[in-house]
Amino acid sequence: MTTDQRVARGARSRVAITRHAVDVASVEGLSELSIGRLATDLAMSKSGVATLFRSKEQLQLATIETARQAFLDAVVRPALDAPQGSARVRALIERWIAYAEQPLFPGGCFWAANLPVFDSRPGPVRDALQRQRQAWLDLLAEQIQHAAHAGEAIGRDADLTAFHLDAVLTAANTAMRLGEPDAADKVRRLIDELL
Amino acid sequence: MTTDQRVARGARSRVAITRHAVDVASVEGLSELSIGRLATDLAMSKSGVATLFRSKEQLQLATIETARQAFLDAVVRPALDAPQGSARVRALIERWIAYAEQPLFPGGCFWAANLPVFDSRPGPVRDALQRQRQAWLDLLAEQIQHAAHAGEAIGRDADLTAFHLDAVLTAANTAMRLGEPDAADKVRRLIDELL
DNA sequence: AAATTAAGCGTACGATCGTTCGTACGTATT
DNA sequence: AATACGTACGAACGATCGTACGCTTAATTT
Repeated sequence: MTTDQRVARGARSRVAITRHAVDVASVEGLSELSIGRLATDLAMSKSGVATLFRSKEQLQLATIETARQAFLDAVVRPALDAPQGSARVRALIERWIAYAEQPLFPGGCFWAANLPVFDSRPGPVRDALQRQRQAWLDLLAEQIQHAAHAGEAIGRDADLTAFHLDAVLTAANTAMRLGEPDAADKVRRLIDELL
Repeated sequence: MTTDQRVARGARSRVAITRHAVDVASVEGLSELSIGRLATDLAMSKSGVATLFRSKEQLQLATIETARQAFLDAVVRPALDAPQGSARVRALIERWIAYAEQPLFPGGCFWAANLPVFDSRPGPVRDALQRQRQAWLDLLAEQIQHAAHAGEAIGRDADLTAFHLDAVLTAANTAMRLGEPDAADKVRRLIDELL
């Protein structure tokens, strides 16, 4: 642990920048993020922002990491209070629906907004987004597996069920983005069927 | 119907441009489409391309229309050979999976790639993409309704089932894009469960 | 035959992009 | 006290963006 006040100040600036960058990227996308735009929004100099991240790609990766932490805080961590197995699966899903319904990010789900943009574009950004997706699917599958072990059968194949749940949640996010009023209804009914 | 050779030539050029634009947009997105890039790729002048579409937004809308036609030709029209009801639902889905598996567009599903980018961005482009999504969902729901009418029960609520199917298909497209080898397997197993 | 229309090109415009300099100022290290 | 390091800035770089204007060429209309 370093206590260097210079790097501490830099770290604070990086946090402020990526926090705002997450909001921008959830609406306009990671690839449309611009250093100049962030600098203007935060009343900083363009070169100041550029120096702190060395390159746009590093800024994108830092933004992804900030979004990941916010997602963990809002969706995953609270659900860890629920006991393993089907209860935790339900808690995770409820949290996820709330995360999309009262959007944590102004553009809705950060991953739903950005993964489709990069899924055909190899590189570190795509890799980071894919890792996050896989971690989420693994988390779901792990808890489904626990449920199966405890006799609370909610799906024969844990991976497949996780994929299934994620598909429905992601589609619900899109529907909400498009202003379909019954999107929350639909996802809840489908999830109830699935579990 | 006009037979003016000048406008016919323009129409041909527009077709050539939007055909390429669809490919580019399926990989890099509609918002990253650039007039200069298309002109270079097609050995035309930038101003020539610009003149034919008057504005970038018009180019985007024309690109969407071209993608829509290609989608109809590849997915919808062939499935109309199947009798109405569950058979046509299955045909539509099979065609859709093929459309994603041996991609009609190099970036995979055009809609899956572009809708998330515009779903938080009001405007004509978002509206056009949303219309296409709704038409696809309506098409599915209509056939599911027919199936229900004929006693081939595949879902109590046609709209909800259409939403459900589309969610799984879209997720499969993303998984394929990310190179997950068992994505086609997964979607087929899930669809079989659902129908 | 003259005027109009559309495609298409060349050029230029202002704006924004990511990146790279040199510099200034404060902190940490030696 | 001298040196090195990190933040932050202003300025400038070449590139690309969308758009607009003027022009030529060819087809159509009057």
